[in-house]
Amino acid sequence: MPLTLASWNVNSIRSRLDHLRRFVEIAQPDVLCLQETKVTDDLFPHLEIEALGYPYRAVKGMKSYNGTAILSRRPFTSQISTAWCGRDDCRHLSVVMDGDIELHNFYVPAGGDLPDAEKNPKFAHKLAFLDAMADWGRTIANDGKQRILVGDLNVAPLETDVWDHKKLARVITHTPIERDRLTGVLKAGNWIDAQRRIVPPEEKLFTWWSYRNRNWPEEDKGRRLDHLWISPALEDRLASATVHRDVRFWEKPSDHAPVVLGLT
DNA sequence: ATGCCGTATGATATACGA
Repeated sequence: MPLTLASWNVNSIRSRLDHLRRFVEIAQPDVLCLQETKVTDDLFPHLEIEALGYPYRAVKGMKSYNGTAILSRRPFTSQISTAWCGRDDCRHLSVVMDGDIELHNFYVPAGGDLPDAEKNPKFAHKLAFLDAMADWGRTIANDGKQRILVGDLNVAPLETDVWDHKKLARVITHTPIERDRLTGVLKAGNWIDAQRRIVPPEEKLFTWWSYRNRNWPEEDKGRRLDHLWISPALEDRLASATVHRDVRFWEKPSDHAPVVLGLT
């Protein structure tokens, strides 16, 4: 059965309900993986999301920060949220979809401002989080299972994943150490970068544009921070991977555009 | 470009995002 799956850092789900409604009408995803919901589970807007046609929901949120959700039109089982690096800070949710596809939704730590793990604990946390993802990946790589990993991974690994590779070499999300770590996660888990199977690595591809640059569309100062990965068992079903850049133009948008994976 | 802007909070300033 074909599957359309979207991943979107909404930067507060309660501030983005209208955009969710519009996006669902356009993209009609079977599954929506959200990050930065910024809401505790008891305050999650279940009724509004149910009305969008998502009767199956896994939520893992906290006050003010982080938070993930998986919203689905099809049933799933085995809802799990892992406390990576020993912190139960709502950065991961996984479920098993019909057809036995294991789905993982991640929100990797941003890492603060200073890309120095000695001086910046947030950056150290980000690197440790990526190391933990790689360690986990090693344990499941090559087991032949159908698996999808999506989310805001907060790293732009390729030179073409940022608007200016040289200018961003010392900026968090595109430092050599982060790029190496994320590539390490990809390799350790034997993941396939679905976006880069569809869009050649030579082409620039972005999913995030800073709020702080008013001229973001003209200058296209973007980065690819949101990712769609699949296991080799799903390789033959890969049909599309798209960035809904237009959503970033809507009034009062998230700074992330939704990304959509299409499987046949 | 340590500035640009958006969201959340026991808020009218501060933390955080990346």
